[in-house]
Amino acid sequence: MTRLPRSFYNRDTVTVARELLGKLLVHETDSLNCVGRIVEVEAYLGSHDRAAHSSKGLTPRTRILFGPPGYAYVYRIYGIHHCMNVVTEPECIGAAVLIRAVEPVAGILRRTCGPGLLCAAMGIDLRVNGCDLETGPVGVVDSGEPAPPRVVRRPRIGVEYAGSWARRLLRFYLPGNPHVSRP
DNA sequence: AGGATGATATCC
DNA sequence: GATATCATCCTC
Repeated sequence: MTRLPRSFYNRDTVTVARELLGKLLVHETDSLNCVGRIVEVEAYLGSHDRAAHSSKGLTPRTRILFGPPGYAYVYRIYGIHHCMNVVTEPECIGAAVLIRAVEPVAGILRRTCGPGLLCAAMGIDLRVNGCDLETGPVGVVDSGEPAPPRVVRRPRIGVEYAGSWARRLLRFYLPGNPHVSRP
């Protein structure tokens, strides 16, 4: 199982988001080996995107977001959950793709239909923030399956505060997949 | 509709 | 130092 290379992430964020659908998110450590098929994602385009954390500028929290592509950006949300992102596009853009849902493939015992749930089910937390997706404990591998014949585009979830950016169709999911958080 | 629960940004 | 706000999920 070979990881997707950094060049995969160093492209237009919408393209990366769509191509992540059907690929495999992996978390591999000494004590666990989880694999989930990505079925739902959201694109956050950069510091000009008012729904993106990077729109607040460079802060300690967004340091990873503004770094080079191909790294994990993980943050704690609502004090309880974690969200897993992959950084895209060249350094300083502040773009990323949020992994919103996966379909369990191996080593997953709990529900994975939502960004907080999938992180809990796959043991993803702040410890992997900033990890290199090519060589670190978390990464993405090609499933070998063909590109999905159809992808659904919807507005992103939970970003109503972002004005016109809230209406942009930047959420993508595989139609009919039972693990999608909000079909 | 509302609570859990803590980091973060943004004020004083 | 205080406070408002979360890229959520669960229960009522």
